Amino acid sequence: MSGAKKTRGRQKIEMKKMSNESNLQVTFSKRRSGLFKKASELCTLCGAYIALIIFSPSEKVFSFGYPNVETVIDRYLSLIPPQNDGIMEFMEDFRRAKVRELNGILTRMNDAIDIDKNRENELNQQRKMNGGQFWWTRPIDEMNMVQLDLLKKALEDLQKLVRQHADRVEMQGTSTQALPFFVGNGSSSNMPIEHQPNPQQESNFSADFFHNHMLQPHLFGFNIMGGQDGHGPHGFV
Amino acid sequence: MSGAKKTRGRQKIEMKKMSNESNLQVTFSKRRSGLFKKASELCTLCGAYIALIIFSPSEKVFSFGYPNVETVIDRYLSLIPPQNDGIMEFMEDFRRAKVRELNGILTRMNDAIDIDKNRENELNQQRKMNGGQFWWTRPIDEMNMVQLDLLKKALEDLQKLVRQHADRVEMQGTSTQALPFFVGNGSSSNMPIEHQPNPQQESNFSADFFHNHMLQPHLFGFNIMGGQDGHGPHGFV
DNA sequence: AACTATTTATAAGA
DNA sequence: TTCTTATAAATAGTT
Repeated sequence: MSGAKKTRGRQKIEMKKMSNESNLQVTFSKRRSGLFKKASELCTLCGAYIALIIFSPSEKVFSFGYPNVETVIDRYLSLIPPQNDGIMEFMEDFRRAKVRELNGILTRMNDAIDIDKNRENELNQQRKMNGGQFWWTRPIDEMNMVQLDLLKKALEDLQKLVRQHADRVEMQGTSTQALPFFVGNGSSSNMPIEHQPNPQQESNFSADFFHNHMLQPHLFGFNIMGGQDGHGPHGFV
Repeated sequence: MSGAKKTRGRQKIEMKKMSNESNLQVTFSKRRSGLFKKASELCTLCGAYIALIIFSPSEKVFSFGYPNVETVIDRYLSLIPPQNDGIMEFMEDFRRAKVRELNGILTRMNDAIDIDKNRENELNQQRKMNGGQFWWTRPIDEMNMVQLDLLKKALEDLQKLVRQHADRVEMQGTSTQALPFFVGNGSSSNMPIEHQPNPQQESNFSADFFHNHMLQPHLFGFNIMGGQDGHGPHGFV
């Protein structure tokens, strides 16, 4: 046997941004896979909830989530106090200022509708002005019940909306970008893919890409989510 | 030298949820650290943008982000089409159904207010019913101008709100939970911590917990974020 | 939290 | 990309 080694094997590398672009690309791929696998294993082994999102330097997004990315993100965002970006600020101001006001309006509207429905046209006198336009400016008891319920429903929905915002709201700008997928070599998988929003996807990434133990049915149902605590951020600036 | 080995060394473990609770706890800690380190290295080596959020089975949150968790999350959320979870469904339905309706209502309301303001009480006849309650059910031209502007303003705000939702909205449930931090052994670091929202934090997690190469200033400024593409989701059932 | 003996991940090379 | 190989790293079981 020759003592000449075929390769030098794995070499230690300096922990700084790789200069060689093609090396960087393959390292990214390998390490990304490794990271997803590790994340996946942590979920399986410990039942941890994880969201992992990676943007490659070359315009691609990869994500992993258990039970799914959005759930974990939502939970995470619910823990951190609202960041006062412009939108949140608007939402908060709006909520604080309007919830009570809207409650009052809706209450009065409901009362009026009830009264109106009971008394029918008891108060229906000479109010036929406006010739049909601006119908909603006429007294409630003169309004078409359909219109009335429409308006009522609209305000109820709005109120519900606003009340829900009392909990927490996040808004982001529009995006027209596509959302392709991670290319896994995972083959047969009967488990649902987290999301496949649009056709531009390159391919799906099935869970057993990592280890088919994930197929264990009891493991991946939804449980109550974990809790609060430690948190390791890195500005890196 | 005795041939008796001190330990059996690392043993292969079955990839399923660990039954032994204390083993699980230490495995979680070790693997969590490893995962953060790997994530961190991927950022450093490849300039990838990453968000990693982990909820331990024991009520703790740990996160890692480069440039920071929120930025990556925002970018991720901006890519994915609205998921029809209950809330998004409601928001979408609401938006689709109500935007036009509200536009109509507000338009008519504005018209009515203008008419009302111009003609004063020209149409003000025997409409003094309702004795002050349900004021808003009376015709616009009879409404108190203050009330009128209030109602108008409310609807305008609501309309604005709804229109903004046309872009994108995320809502989460309330949470009163604290947000402690990951305990890193990172010592000296001049880099900003991602966020330290509240005082309940246990300790900070500095980036050089992993490798101090991260301190390289040129590496961790903000750049334009990567792009769109591949995406590896895992429903895991 | 430390310590090995192993298993795993991966840098290079093909 | 994907495969191979030699080596670096991570970590399960123990102390």
